[in-house]
Amino acid sequence: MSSFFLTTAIDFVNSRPHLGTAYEKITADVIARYHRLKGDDTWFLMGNDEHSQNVFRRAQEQGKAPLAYCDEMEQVFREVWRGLDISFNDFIRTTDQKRHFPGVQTLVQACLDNGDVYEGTYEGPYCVSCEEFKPEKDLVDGLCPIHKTKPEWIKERNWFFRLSKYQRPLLAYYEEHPSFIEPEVRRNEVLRLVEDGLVDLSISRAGQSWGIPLPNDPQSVVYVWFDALTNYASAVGYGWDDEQFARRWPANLHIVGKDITRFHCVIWPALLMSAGLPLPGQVFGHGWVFFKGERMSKTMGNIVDPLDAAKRFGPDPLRLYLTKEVVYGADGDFTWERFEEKYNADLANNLGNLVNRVAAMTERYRQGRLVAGGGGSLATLAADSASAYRRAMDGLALHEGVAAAYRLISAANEYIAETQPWSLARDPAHADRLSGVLHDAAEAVRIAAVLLLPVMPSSAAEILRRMGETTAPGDLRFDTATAWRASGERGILNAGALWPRLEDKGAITVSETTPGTPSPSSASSAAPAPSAASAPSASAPAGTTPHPVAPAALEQIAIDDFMKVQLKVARILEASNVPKSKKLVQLKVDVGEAEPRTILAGIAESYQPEQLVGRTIVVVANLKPAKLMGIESNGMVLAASPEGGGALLLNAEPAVPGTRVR
RNA sequence: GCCGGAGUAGCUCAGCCGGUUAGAGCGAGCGUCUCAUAAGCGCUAGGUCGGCGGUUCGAGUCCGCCCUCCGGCACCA
Repeated sequence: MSSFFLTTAIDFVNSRPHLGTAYEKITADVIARYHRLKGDDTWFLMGNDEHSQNVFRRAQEQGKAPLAYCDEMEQVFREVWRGLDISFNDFIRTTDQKRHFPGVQTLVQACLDNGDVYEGTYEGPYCVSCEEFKPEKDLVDGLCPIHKTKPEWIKERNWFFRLSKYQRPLLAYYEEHPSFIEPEVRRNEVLRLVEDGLVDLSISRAGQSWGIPLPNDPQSVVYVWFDALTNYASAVGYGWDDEQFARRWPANLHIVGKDITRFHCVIWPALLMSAGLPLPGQVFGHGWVFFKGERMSKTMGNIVDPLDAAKRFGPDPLRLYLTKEVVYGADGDFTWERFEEKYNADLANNLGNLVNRVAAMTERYRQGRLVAGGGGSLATLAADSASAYRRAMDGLALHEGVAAAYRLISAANEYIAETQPWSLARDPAHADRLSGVLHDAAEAVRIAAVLLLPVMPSSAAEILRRMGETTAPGDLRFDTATAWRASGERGILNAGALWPRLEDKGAITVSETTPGTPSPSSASSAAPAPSAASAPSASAPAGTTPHPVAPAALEQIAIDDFMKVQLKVARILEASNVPKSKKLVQLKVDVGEAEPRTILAGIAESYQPEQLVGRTIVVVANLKPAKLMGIESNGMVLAASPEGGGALLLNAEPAVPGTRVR
């Protein structure tokens, strides 16, 4: 029996999971369940990333101790995962002192022992505004590229990892293991990044308490990315259970978002190399699921709560949608309209109705008992589907795997139309033929259900039950379960609609939060949800989950602090795009001074220069000048910057330019 | 600007190493059966395969240039 160890990224706990996060866990869960079905000794790890300053701040805002806050959030996350039927074997938290702390400290020590960690008495340029050391190569004319200020020459004690040393070993590794990074887009990106050269990385933060102390310098804590990456190893025993670690490590697959593939493809393997540990088999960078074509974000107010989508019929329709409709590795889109459309087509009309008609005819014509007959054309098709499915799933083409299962479902519907069991039933002479036809249809449905088991665990299990499968779903093994059964007797259960058809648009739409888009009533004419037996997880109390309350207490400043910032009314006299810049617009503004000022603003993606001339805006007048793209900017315009990008200028009532704003 | 990816029927996408009338699913229209959740099945949809040029007996399929979109980097006082 081969073993398979897969992980997902661990999540920051500063807000509850949204559909995008759920997407990652659902697809990983499909993979995990598929491997269990194949009989692999599967270990599926998930967890929470808690040693982040964001998390620390979030806890403070809510007036809670960080750890207590993380405890609460763990429950929130676990509840969502439960509601989605995520079958993780283990859940690691980075605040786990028994498992994670020793893992991290052992890894630091191993890198230290190998001479790859050195103390950063390295006199480095440190940008106070960034609160970050600036690598020499990032400096522009000796200034911080972001703040255009002269970095301070600081000797703050800091520990660095010799990432630069691993450029060649990493490139060699990618060369030897072409599938280490998938899909190819991500691989290209990472190759390019590493070829450009790697800079040593600080792995410690001094003067912080929220984190894991360095073994060699307990006054400092391990930097959060080092801390987080180590979870994959610490969870399976690294640093505290050598036997388990030897058995499970290395991971076969890290499932991560495309935004963090680089951490997993560069830093993580370099750390492992340094520590002399085997490298994971593959890092897969999945895409994002957008909502109506837009990135989900809190500021956009278009977050979809995964449990909302699982509310009416359990998690399976959502799980099917996300695996079947999104090409795995590419970005996808979720809309309620599309979700309902696919629900009706794939579940109500196709699979659900198929199960129903087979069961109903068997009950009516054969009192629910079927004896295996001759076997027909469907058997070959079932075998083809199963092997196509397997090929797709092994290559992580989840969408193709599901498509293969659906080809079998369609074939079964066609088969019934061709053979017309209802006609056969009218003539007693065709009794044997009728038995054979019903059996073959049921057998095809059974095999399709086996293929769908990883995607829709509870629904597929229910279908198997109705098709007379006597083996418990968890005990089924791919090869034997997908083999055509040409002998034996089985009882078929006719138990009503699995997925009632949705007649009204918006029937399962719930609590859409997009501003300006009133959510349609969730009332509908559709029949009630299926029985608890068919979808045990459907009973998750989705609607009752307490949402963390919005922020209240931000860090407060004194009025004096605010007065240091000189805000002034300004009128835009000229505006032009900055050559070679995607975001910058060059402005000439009247701030009530003798000469107009030149100010650069990163709003080119939101405004055409023509739209800007004549506007009255607010600028920061006493900001140190900075040079951007070779042009000096003397101030800063105020604009709202939504998380998803773009900028919205703050317009002022036309006051005299130069008027103080406060 | 540099690097990478993509642009094929209303929508989501297949089309490998170039070769008969460019495909699938969904949606839509029409027809049909009646076991079934007004579901199923069949037929239809006639799309300059982003644009221009080139290689070739022959190009979505190779080459060059251009346009658009997405992502990464730069940049976002």
